[in-house]
Amino acid sequence: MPRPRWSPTPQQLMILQDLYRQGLRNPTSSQVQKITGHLSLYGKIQCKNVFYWFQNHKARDRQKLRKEMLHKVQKNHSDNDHFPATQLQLTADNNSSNILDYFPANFPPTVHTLYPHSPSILVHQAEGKDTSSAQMTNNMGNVDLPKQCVIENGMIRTNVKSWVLMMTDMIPNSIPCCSNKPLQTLELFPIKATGIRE
Amino acid sequence: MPRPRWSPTPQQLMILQDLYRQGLRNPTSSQVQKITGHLSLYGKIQCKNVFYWFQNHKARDRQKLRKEMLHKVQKNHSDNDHFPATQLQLTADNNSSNILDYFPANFPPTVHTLYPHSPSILVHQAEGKDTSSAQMTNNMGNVDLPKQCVIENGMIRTNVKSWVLMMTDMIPNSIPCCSNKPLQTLELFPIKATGIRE
DNA sequence: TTTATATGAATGAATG
DNA sequence: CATTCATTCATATAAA
Repeated sequence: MPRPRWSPTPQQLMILQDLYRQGLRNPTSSQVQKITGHLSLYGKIQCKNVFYWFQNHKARDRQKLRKEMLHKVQKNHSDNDHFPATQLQLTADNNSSNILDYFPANFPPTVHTLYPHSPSILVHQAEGKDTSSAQMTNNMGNVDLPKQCVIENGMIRTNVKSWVLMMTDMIPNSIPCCSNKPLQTLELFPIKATGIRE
Repeated sequence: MPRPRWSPTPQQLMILQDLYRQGLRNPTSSQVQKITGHLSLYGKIQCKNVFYWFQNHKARDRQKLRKEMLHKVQKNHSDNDHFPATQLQLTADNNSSNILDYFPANFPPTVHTLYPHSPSILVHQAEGKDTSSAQMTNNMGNVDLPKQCVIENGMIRTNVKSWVLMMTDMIPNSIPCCSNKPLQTLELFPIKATGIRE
């Protein structure tokens, strides 16, 4: 069980960083495979490792940017305000378990860097799809189905393309409906596979 | 004050997994509501949580399933991937015993094809009198359909002529219980030919 | 040893 | 459904 988590070898890390530096951010599955294949020359590695690496690296890269930005803003805000940048964290450290919430979550907009040229990998993924449209936290407590969702005859659709409706009463009646009285029995809902389809 | 994202309680998770295990994949809004209603007995939860849970679970399940199958098409399709013949050329196609473990792609095509004996697709007559999807909205405080979902009174436009209802894809190895329902099985017909990335 | 941080892994939430 | 992103969990490692 304690299968240790992957840890990039210096070589692997160097390559990954280089790719990242060259602009690779969201490698396609194909790219991930190839990268993995290559990196496997330097040590055991799986595709998911590469996948996660990029995912994390990008995310943390942006977080860092956000933090820096925050510093600047605060600095300007309180210009002569003895506020050692290095202290900033401490200020938030006190209460919020999550610092850097001061900035719009999607702050450093995803920038699709241009890939200079033929490094080792080029991203051919259609760029320009920066969805950085601030996704506000729609907190309406009531309706909250995904955006383009449509309820069609009890079917939840997310796209107006296919409309193969799915239905069937797979859910046993035992499941209390919101509008019904919740079950009062201790009888757990079909925890175990049972007559669901009965 | 971003409300922390939902995190399933052990009970909720168990139930969800169980339903999933039984074959539920794309619950209808009605089902989602019912499930939500039930799960709310074990903790705060909204419909969208259930909705997303199934979506993500299904997606990631397939990603992992992808791992199982392999050794097929690949290797020799080096080309369009702009992989400058540099070293990244996975000369090592081999040893990475676990290549292709994960990589977000539409690999395991959603082929609902043959499942020994469980109906994959059922046709259901338009149950025009849907009684389930529109009503909820009661005290539970929220019929929370994901965000921007457009709810059109359970019914919507589109030239809906026949409602082809698709039974959830049963997991090949899932509980063998099956057919014996009022629904009648029909022949399968691929929902669509999952286009491979171009 | 305890605490803090870096980072791999996982998953909820969206969007198209 | 494929992708992407934000959060969070978990743990290896560095620092106190």
